[in-house]
Amino acid sequence: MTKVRTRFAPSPTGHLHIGGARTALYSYLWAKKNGGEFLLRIEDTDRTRYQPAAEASFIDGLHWLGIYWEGEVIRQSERTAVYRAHAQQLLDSGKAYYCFCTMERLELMRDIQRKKGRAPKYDKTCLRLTPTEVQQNLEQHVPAVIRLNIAAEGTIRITDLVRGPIEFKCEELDDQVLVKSDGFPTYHLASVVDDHASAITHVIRGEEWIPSTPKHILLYQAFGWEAPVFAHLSLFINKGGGKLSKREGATSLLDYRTQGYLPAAVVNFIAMLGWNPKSTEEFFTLEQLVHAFELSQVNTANPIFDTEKLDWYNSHYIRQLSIDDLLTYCQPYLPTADPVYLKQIIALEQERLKKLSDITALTDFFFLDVLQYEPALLVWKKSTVEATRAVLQKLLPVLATHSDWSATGLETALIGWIKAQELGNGDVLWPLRVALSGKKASPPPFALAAVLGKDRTCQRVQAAIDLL
RNA sequence: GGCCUCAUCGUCUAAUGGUUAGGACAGUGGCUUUUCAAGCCAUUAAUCGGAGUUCGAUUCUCCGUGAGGCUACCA
Repeated sequence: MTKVRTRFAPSPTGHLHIGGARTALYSYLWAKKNGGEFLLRIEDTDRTRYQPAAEASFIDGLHWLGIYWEGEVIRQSERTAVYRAHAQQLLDSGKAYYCFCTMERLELMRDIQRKKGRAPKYDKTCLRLTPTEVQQNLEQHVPAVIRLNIAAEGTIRITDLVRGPIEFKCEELDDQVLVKSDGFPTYHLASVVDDHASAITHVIRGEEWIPSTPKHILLYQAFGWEAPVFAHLSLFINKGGGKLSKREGATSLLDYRTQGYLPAAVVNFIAMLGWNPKSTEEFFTLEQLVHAFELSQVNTANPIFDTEKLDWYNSHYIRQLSIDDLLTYCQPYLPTADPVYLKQIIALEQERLKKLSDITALTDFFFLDVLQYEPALLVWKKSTVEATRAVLQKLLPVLATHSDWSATGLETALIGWIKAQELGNGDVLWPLRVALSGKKASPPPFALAAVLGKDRTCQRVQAAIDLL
């Protein structure tokens, strides 16, 4: 049994797309599940769309998810000689040929074909050139590409690991360009040569590659190589339909980090988008996914990328964090302050966070000297301004003289006091909470008071009385 | 236009030639409760349409319809 080897092969034209991240994840999982290896290859053969920063962000994003690869990153731009030599091999064996047709001619040809209701396809004009003519063109530096010579008969059958058998008629296949006029290979040549060179056994990629797979099979045949197994993954789509675009939210993996999602949540979420375990288990670590993952259980339909469930996963994983880890994750969203104080604060909000970034708005009142809120907010349900003011005025000396300033100590004391005063909990605790937080939703006031300390608690209650 | 792929609750999905079509998220209601959150309980909600095969189809076949992809010297 040969060792399973997979690869993720993004093109450095922008950020790491969330769909690409899932492709990388599934490739990684499949390799690891089978005790194999996972590689990273940068497909930088298109000079016009190349973005220098892309590779670093791919690496950053993959590592963030916990995905690591075997060996060095492979860069196709560093291997042009290899592709060139392989193209020459095909040229020599007559399986590829030079084409000198201009873009204008090709476009005209395709227009006519389309108007006739046929698939646009190169008409092999340059295949009829004599060796002498080809030589002359090359010597005169006429712009040339190298095309794969595809015979018009026969059928290519592939058995996709996700979709099952797919057939293509050779007559519908275009003579694919293998080497561009700038000397760089196209994706088709480079990926086949590299996948073979890297002994890739399973090509796991997006379904946009299904139509070119028969051309890749033909290339393997032309070289006399055994083709790998293919598995084509569905594509994420928007809520309103259509290819996942920025209009519907973030498409870049790293945007989710910026927004305050934990990698564990993102991994779990995207893993379940298009794949499901046999069990009804919802939570999987990367390690657990490695064991549970099965390509045969991958779905073929295009899932709508809806992040509602991501929020649920994220809040779940946030609640699992230790306070120390939570602080590390939340620090970018918090002002600089004493770590001990920050830990007290984030502990109060841990179960309320959907995203780490929520911590900023939820805890702002801990870092303000004066709170801004509507005085009417202090008044509980059917209570009145007067009654609320009276309650807070009575409460203030109680707080000022209370000694056990722990949350539980405060709770015991205050609940007892409320009973003794024959008041409702809401009559006291609601205005107290608003006085301390300035918000209509917050952790219990006992906890707020405990973190704020006696002085600030009393100051804020006094400020509330003054507001009323 | 041509070729390819796909189609179960709002979303992610499970299941089977015979089921009350299951779970999760979201929603709704309740419990708890000073609020929010969490937790617990309950609940709404789906097999795209039409033929065919069959005793029986959501499942198999065909035709529609819809969606997505490809149709570059981009990947």
